[in-house]
Amino acid sequence: MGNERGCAPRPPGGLASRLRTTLLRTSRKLRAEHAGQLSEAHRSMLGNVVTNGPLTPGELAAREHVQPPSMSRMIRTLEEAGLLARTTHPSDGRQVLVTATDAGRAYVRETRRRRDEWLSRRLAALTPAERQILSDAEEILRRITTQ
Amino acid sequence: MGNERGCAPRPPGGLASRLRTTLLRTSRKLRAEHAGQLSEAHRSMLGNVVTNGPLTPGELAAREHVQPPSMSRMIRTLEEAGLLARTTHPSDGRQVLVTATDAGRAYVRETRRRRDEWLSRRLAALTPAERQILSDAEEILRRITTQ
DNA sequence: TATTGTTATACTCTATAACTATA
DNA sequence: TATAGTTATAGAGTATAACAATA
Repeated sequence: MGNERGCAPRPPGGLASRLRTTLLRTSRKLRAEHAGQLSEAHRSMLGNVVTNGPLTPGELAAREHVQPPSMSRMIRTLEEAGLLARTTHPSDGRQVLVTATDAGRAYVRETRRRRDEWLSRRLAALTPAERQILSDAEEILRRITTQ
Repeated sequence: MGNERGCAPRPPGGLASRLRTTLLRTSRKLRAEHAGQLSEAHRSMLGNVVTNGPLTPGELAAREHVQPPSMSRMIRTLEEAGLLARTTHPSDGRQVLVTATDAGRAYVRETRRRRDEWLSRRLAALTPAERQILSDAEEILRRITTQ
């Protein structure tokens, strides 16, 4: 049913089981490609700030599923590294707005570039038909994980 | 090129960039589905022992990319939890063999079952053609991450 | 008084260095 | 003397509880 090639034998189990194993392995390899020595938690948080604009520590903590004190600490670490900046909210003095600096944006860009490069090298070795399959699969996976 | 549907708009960027984002998001959701309160590092290590049979602490440390002392600690934790057992190597008294207990195997089975269930529920809502695309994509991804 | 964020403190995880036991 | 593993110790990271400032 769709596979008569040689190479690595298809592992036992249904589609869900095969997908689980392969998706987790792929993401593990992808995550290993990064710039600098920030932990994955810091990288993820910084990427969130870069992508979703100025955010309060509370919003960030909720999005990253950590407690506010942990987020406070992460923000301070990245602020000391020159990747984030803090400003007080214009209308509500209790709140704080966290913004990425130029260096922070560059860091995120570089990490994404490296990961894309890792993938691109592998995609380049595929046939156009295989790339089309991955493109279609990406849309399906995006749909079922965001709906 | 292959997509005229509505729903979530295709994000900007090439295939590598879209794949990176979607694969990382999918794996994040998948990882969130698990049994019990073991950390991902402990779960991964336990799965390794269950799948790849009795292993020495040194081999395990290498496979999981942690240092031997860290592995010693993880083994002790899982041994105290009744999920792993230690026996001395039959011929070399310096070495130790780590084996999964019945409870350890059950734990791994349950985690895999939950993750598969999470995926299966979503796969069930797809058309046969879409499932075939994911099946083909899985084989391609498996090939490029294990070759 | 309620809300936002930070500081104080403790626990877990992982690393390097030092140690024990066996080959 | 070399190797496999563990214990000692230190440094991140994250949590809960207590605190400070603003609405």
